[in-house]
Amino acid sequence: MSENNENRDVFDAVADPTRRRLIRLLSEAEELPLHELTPHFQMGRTAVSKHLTILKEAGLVVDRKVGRETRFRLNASPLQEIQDWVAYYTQFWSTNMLRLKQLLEEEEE
Amino acid sequence: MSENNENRDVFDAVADPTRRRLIRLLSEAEELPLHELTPHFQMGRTAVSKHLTILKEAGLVVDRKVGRETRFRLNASPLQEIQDWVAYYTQFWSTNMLRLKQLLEEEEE
DNA sequence: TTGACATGACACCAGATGGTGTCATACAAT
DNA sequence: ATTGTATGACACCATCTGGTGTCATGTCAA
Repeated sequence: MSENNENRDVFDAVADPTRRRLIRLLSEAEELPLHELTPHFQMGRTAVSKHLTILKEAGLVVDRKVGRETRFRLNASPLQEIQDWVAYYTQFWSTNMLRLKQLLEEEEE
Repeated sequence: MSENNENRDVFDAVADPTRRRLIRLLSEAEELPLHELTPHFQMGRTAVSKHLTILKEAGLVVDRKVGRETRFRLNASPLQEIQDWVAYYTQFWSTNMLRLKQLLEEEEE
């Protein structure tokens, strides 16, 4: 099974607020065509379509044609990369972890 | 005169691979001046400095002047926003959660 | 068949982004 | 006092980004 699309960075795909709203909208519905997504935004249809293309390139969205419309569906699994990345840094804001870290550093001395 | 530009979106600040490397480097050291960060990258000092400015605008980095150098320190807590955001979507890739979701949907019918 | 609808593919544009180089200044070292 | 270092502040530039509008094609409905 090959993901035939381009290799867009997930962090990059998610950096745009419009695209995060698209992800949210798609998470709340099984499948949505472009013309049902567009009215949620102030921009035109073309702009929304471009954002969906970027999400597709990051593997965050899959589409299938049904009649004259193209329905978009969320594929959240690429977000794991972000979760893994951010999980590493929890130690730097969790106070418990900070205390543990300090203890470890004291032991090393 | 000194306007504080804390308006920068954390998702945006983190979208750039260079800035993610900066965050990683700063997480591995207490405090680092610009001239110790720069040699880790292929770009010039000015470019690295710009990236640090963006991280500062997102609140991810704090700096303090020590002699003629400016030392940068990681402040990871704004990353909580990303963790909170991505946590919502774990239900869409966890297979257990997917199964639970299907059961709930069946009950609704 | 005709006409409205949904979409993709473009061309186009302003502003943001991510680099460069240069210069002035503050501090350190000798 | 002089020289070298670290930095910030710019000016500058190419490319990317996020929007626009238009047109052609395929599909549904009357």
